Amino acid sequence: MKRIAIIDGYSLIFRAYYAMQRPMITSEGIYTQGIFGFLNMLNKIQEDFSPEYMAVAFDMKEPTFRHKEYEGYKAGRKPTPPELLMQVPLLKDILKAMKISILEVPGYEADDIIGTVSRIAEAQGMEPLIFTGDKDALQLTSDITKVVFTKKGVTDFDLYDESKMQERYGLTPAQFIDLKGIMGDSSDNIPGIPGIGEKGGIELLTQFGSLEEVLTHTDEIRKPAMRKKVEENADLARLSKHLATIIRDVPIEFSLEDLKLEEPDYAELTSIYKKLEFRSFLKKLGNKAFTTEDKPAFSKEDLEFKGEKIGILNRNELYKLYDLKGKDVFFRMSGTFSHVDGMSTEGIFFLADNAYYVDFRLVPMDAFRDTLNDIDFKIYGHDIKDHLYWLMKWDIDLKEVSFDTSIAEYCLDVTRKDYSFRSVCADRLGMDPEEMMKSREDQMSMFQDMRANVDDYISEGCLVKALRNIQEAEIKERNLDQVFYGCELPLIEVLAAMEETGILCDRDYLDEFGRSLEGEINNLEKDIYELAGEEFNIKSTQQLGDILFDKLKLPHGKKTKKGYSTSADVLEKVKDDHPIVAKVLEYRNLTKLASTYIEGMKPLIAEDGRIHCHFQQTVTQTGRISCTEPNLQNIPVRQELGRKIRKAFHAGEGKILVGADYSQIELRVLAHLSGDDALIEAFNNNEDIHRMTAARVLGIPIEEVKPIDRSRAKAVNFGVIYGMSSFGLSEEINVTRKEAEAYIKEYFNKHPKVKSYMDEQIALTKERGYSETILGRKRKINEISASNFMVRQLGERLAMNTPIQGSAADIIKVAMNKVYSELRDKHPESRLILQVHDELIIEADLKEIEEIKELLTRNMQEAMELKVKLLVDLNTADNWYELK
DNA sequence: TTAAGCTCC
DNA sequence: AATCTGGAGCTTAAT
Repeated sequence: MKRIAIIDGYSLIFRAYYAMQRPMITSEGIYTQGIFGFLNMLNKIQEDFSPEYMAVAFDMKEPTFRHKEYEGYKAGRKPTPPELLMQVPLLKDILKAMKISILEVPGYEADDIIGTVSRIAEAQGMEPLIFTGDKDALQLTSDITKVVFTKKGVTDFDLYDESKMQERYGLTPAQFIDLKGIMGDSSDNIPGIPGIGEKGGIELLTQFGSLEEVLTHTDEIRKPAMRKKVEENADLARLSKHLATIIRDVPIEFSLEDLKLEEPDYAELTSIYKKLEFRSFLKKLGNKAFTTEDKPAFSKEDLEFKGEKIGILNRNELYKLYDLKGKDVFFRMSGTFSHVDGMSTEGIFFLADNAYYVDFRLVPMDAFRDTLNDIDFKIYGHDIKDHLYWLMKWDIDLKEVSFDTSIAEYCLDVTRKDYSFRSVCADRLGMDPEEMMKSREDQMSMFQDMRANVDDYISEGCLVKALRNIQEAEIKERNLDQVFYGCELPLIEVLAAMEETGILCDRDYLDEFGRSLEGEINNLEKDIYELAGEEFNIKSTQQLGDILFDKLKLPHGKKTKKGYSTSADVLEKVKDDHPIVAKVLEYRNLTKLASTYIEGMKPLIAEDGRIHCHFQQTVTQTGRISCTEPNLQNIPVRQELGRKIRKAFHAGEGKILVGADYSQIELRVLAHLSGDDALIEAFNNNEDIHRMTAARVLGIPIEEVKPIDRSRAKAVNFGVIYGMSSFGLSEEINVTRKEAEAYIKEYFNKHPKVKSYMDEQIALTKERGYSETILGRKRKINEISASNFMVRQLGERLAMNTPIQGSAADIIKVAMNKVYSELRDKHPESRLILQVHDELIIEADLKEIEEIKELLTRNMQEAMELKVKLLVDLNTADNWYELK
């Protein structure tokens, strides 16, 4: 039976408002606690009852018909606080964005609307669930229609149907109206019969069945006092019953199908949530907005573990692990991990047919290693890279990774903000793993053995297995096999190994470099104070803006939200107007180096003298890898001084750095994807692509291309990749907007297939809702169908850029997999250590240098077969600075 | 926590 | 009529 949730809007927001402990208010001063609580209730309703249909009823402001009939009605209610009332229009906006119908009928109470809708829904074979805090609604129950009350707090429910009412009050729903007519209701200002309360009312109704029967047989009322009260107030009782009766035939026009729940307008919801500062809801949205595909059926029985729990307590029992042989095993390490400080290990959990836990307080590492190395099995888990990292650190042979639910989720939806186990479970399974574990906490005494932990890990393993089942099906269905199994899954081990190897970093060099900057920074600081005529915090953009543009009256460019922009491009323009500007730029330059690249780097050098950064595989929207703690993908290179940072990164004893970077990979990808003849020819003839572009666009022989022409053409080539406008290009290459426009037009004239490719990408993305790379990696682009012009234009740029940047990312990832396997198999002393988007760096054994150079070049160039050759530039050096 | 600024590809 | 180059991470100031 289809469920319809019918909600009393005011009643719930009222309850929500008072259930919240503390007032909630945004930085703009908007009160939100009622809305917040309401949304929590709404979530809970969806979770607990999963209704297919939903409507929220509100009363309108005008007095109801009943007000006219009985003036005192409602007068007895406490006035609603204005800060709650103000929240109602906002709540309605949210409901609209959620595509939940709002029902309002002038002159009728929400109760009446609810009564009407529930009557119609029940007549049409639905199961109405009425959510309210108002006990009056009990009269609407039947054996089908249920009334659900909110209990203490906002997320507990109390469900009534006809039989539960009978049980609780001994009354039928109809009698409930009569009871209210007799006993009255002060909060609704229904008078009732003075002197008779709930007990007396129930007594009367049990005897006579209905109010009407009571009134026609008053002589049969046994207690004289009660008889007197009833006889004297018969009319009042009739009126009271009338007032208490919910109208079930409100003139309201709607079709039940209109109440069916649809996909919300996520863009709108997001903007409202942002305004209301609902971070948690925003987070939830991030997850849900992009998984519109139907979720495969999932039964909670799948989570039941039927094997044997085996906690391994001592080394003599390690043999039991041989049961894992040949199996696909859920794998989970526990402990705290740090790439800098090492780790404190607790143990490792395995789940196949049975569950095993090895506790390192009881089992020596050597024994464990010997055993594990002797057993062949595959492993899977959620976010397994760190586990591989530590296995490598302990010299344990790696197992093949058969699945990773974190990486799988990334392939299925790169737009997610959060790939944590908890978040993915919530989204895919509708379960909170932490809740599952918490529920056991009660039964667990404080210092129990690790059996309790084992139970937690079993739950986790079952959840991961359930996730995997769902994801496997979807990966297949959406043609993501190549990108997941072919590219990302093997890459996990590659990245773990790169992290584990790390790169040597010379702390003394950084110290020395830092000291050399210190003096200069102090001098600049003094000079700037002097030129400004006062001391201030140069690092504060606000203070700096005031000094430069108010005090020194320099011409200011664009503004930011809070004052003037002091960005480098603005300062660059006024550099000649005042000597302070150049000093500020230089000050920024030096302090950036000192804080980010020197001071920031030093604490991340581990005990082995190496930096073990983290390569993140589930961050970027395009498929690129990201790098943190530290980010070694943005070490300075353009400016000579900054570039010197790279001298700190060097090869070890007997080793040498071998680096290779793809030449123009994104433009080559564009040539391949668009099939543009001029581009393809240029690349296959090893021409200078920017010179060629200049020659073609300007219509001059290639020999006549001047450096300025080339550099402009270069900007155009990049502009094409990014979807740059004539405005942006004119800014970039310092020409008028008209000239830039002409340049772009001519570029597309000379490269018609690039133009048609871009148009096609926009159309295709609009049609499918996502953009795709060579390997079939998909990125959902909702912006492309946004109603906001600016957002939609962004969507179009994303549609053009994503296949290019993403395919380039695909290519280098494939290359990394190949390079890694070949190194591992043939040259274990040489290790891949860094990836910088189009560049790979190996720390190679000096003795193998020639083989490594060949291997690296070959695997990168042959990573994929495109319509154009892939070329790499190769270099070797002792340190990163010289690797150019 | 966010915005502004800088670094990289 | 608008708008104005894609993808990241880290540090600082300011709230």
